[in-house]
Amino acid sequence: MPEGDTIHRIARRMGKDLVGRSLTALAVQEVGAVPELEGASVEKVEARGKHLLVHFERGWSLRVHLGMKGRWRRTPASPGGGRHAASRASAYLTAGPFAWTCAGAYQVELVRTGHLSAHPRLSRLGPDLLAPSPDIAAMVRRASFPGHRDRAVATCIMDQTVASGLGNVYKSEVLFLEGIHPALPVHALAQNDMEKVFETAHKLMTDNLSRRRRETVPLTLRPWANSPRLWVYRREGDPCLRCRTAVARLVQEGRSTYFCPSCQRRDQGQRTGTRE
DNA sequence: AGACGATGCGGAC
DNA sequence: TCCGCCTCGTCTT
Repeated sequence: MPEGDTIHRIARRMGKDLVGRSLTALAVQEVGAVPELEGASVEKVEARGKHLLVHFERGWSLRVHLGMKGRWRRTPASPGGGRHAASRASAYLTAGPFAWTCAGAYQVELVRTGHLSAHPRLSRLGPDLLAPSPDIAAMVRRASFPGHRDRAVATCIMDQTVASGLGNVYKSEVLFLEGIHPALPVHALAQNDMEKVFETAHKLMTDNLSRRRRETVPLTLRPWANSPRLWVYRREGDPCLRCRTAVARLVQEGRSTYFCPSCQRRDQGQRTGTRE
């Protein structure tokens, strides 16, 4: 589940547990225990796109990217300081009554807080879709750069240097809601359509921050307990929830995109409003 | 029990 | 554009 909404949800919960408390355990894969941070207090936990940052006093920050397989787990702090759990974890930290253990992460590192702005991964991120009022104009501008405007809109909006936090589930869901065929190149869309794509992404993702399970179909449109929670994602062959046409799947740059061939037409390149 | 596919990313071609 | 990652939940045998 690690798209931006998942990471932001974790950051919020982790912050409530850890901020203002002193570390009683910290271990980072490949680094091991960190004597310099013994007893240091946790100043802030934040998410930037799909990256999680934990800032400590004394000028250090932990950066974690879960990739596809990474997980965070929250458990009661163990009396022994969790040395055993820490030994094989990607990252392990305790401050106060709860311990946070990360397994299977794609990248974990301790970075000097002052160097974060120049970090090769973080510095290239586009504006975060989960900011309270994200910079939509900047996202649209980035999507119109030479390297992006000729790409399929589906792959473009997944690019973390255009906008950060959006992943494969929202990619399909947002384009369905906006009625845009995923294979259309960015330059075939009106600027207004791109704005709506990012605005809808922001809304869907923000709404899901407070939910346990990600969903995009409103509860009022889900008559049964097992009604689909997502419009099209992973629903290949099943009826579109709006028009009953079979949901189709397209592989773009190795990733599946799900869409409704009736609701999202290729020839809707002639869309409302001005064409770029 | 085993096969399959996945939420993400980067490197190889 | 494609593949590998060696992990885990879900579905099939």
